[in-house]
Amino acid sequence: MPSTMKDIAKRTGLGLATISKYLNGGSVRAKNKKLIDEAVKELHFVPNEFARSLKTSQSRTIGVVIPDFRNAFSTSVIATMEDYLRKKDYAVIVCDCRFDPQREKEAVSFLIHKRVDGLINMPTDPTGAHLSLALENNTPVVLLDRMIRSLSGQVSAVVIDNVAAAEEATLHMLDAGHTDIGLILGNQGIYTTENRFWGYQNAYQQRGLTPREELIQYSDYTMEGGYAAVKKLLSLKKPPTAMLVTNFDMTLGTMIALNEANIHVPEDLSLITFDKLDLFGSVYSYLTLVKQPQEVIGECVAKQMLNLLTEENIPHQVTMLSSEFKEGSSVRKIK
Amino acid sequence: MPSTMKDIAKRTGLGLATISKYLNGGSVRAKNKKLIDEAVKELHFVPNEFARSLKTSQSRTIGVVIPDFRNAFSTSVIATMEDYLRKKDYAVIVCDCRFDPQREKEAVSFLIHKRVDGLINMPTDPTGAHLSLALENNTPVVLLDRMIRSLSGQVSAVVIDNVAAAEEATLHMLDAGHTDIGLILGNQGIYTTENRFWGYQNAYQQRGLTPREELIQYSDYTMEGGYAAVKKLLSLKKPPTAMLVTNFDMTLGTMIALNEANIHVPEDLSLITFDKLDLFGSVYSYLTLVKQPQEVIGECVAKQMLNLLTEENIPHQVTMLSSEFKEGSSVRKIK
DNA sequence: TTGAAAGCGCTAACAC
DNA sequence: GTGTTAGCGCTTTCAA
Repeated sequence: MPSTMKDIAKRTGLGLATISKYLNGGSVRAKNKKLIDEAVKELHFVPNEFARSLKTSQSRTIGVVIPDFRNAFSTSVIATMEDYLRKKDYAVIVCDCRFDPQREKEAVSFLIHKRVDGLINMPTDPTGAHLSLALENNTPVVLLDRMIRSLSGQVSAVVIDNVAAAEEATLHMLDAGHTDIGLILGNQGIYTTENRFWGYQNAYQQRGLTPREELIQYSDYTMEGGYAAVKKLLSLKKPPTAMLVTNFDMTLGTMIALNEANIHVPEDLSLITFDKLDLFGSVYSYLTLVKQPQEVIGECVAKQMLNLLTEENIPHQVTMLSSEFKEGSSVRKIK
Repeated sequence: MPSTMKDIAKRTGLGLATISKYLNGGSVRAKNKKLIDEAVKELHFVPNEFARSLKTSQSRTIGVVIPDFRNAFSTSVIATMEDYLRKKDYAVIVCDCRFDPQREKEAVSFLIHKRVDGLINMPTDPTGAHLSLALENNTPVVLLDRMIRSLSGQVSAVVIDNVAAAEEATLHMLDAGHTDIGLILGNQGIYTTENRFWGYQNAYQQRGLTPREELIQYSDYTMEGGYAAVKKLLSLKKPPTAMLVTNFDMTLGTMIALNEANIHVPEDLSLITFDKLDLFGSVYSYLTLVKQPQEVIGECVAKQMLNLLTEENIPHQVTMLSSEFKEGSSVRKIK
């Protein structure tokens, strides 16, 4: 069984308070410093987090609730976040709610009962109802990727400027002469979906055009969903000459569907995608794309959480990051 | 601030012990049962996990250390595991060590200091040195996907029969007339890599053949790595007529490489892959593949951990699950 | 079945 | 700078 501060006290002849103070960064006589350090080493002393937590009411643990573990964007952001928080000695408990609002609410409840210090959430339920327990409980919440407007002022959020991102991409294709641009979106009602849709609409409007309704495909941000949406677009009587695919997983599905249909980019079809990930650096390097800064997002979320946790009176804020438009050669100029 | 058992005691006039006992499943008089239930509801009482943990020395938290968050196999297994454990009221802290043994060791240390009740690990360091702290500490360890032989008897493990899986797949291609079968493996030295390699060798041996050395490509289980390995195989003076790709991420890379090279399956090349995932059901449905039961693995790991945690004297064991060989139409009979 | 009381290991207020 | 001490909120003897 592990040793306690009492053991250290006995061994060094010092009082508990002195030891506790030193271990928490207080100053003690050099002589005692040495004494304690030695004892800690010899006894393999490790402070008992349970006792510390009981006393301070802090778990040094952050809860994270995401829609799905099997999504490249989420895991990429989480990887950075976890890294950052662990360096600050915070543990991260991740719960996956499988896109189910009911499960999402349960996950929040579970985490609050586990007494996490803060909650990071990529929300599935766009109403934010699942967060009420956290809010009542004064547990700080930072939303990830998706803002919930009705919770403005009560939670922080880190998002990208989705309207601008989709608008720029769409304009780029319109200006290359494409007027039939297929749009593959995520689930309807979701923050990013709506904003990317508006960006697309804005672009058309700016050029005095209107997109045909059938070009707009709502899907579900999965590889398989992307695959199906592309199939649908290709089967239209008048299929699009260009496509905007709004996340990475759906992009993979897209590439497979195009491959199967023997359609070449950009000769047969122009393409702009979202979210190319670093783990895929050398492949599809010709794609024109909207690059979301996952690493920056992850770090930004982690930092905001730490601020809320450690500083006094930090106001809640929505941080809007820009995505980067990276031109490749997957858009062909026509006419 | 949340209410405590003391508040309940005051409100009901009962003693702390009675309340504690009832809340932990003990029996009390029906009258008092009601009284307590009411008070719990009205006061929104939730037991303080910190105090409970301090008293019981259990965190009801399991630590998980994996090589990488961005890997379809790991996240798929974790999703199932997390689900199962959360149902049993265990939280899961996942740490990603980025394939780095040093980081892996730090992660283990972090989790032990957080006093997790058990450790689940898909090991990066094949020597198992990173686990010494957990073992000294008597924290039960369940290995995932990869056994560490030197730790036999000290840890449990859930793996699949990789030799059989690779052997069956290779025999299938040999018997279809292919003698030049490219093999795309993970990192050298890794349990699954070695076993899959042996399975491939066994198959050749059984047919009285020997594979050319250049056909065996060690890669890294990433999409990009798979892409590069395929490119290499295709550039051989005498390229293979068939390939065995030993995980899902590398399979994606493979499909992209083949697509770029305009190589069709199975007309130009026969192919067997590992790990098709459910999230990808309708795509590549023609692939002949080795299906690893991620869900079963995840549940099996979780169950073994719970057994170790709650039963007396459970011996450590290695559970070897079978993979399923699913014949599609991606292998062409030749000669 | 119930309640009083001890104590898990730490932190922090207070007095020295 | 240091030591004494009183809890944090629970579980668990033990006696009633």
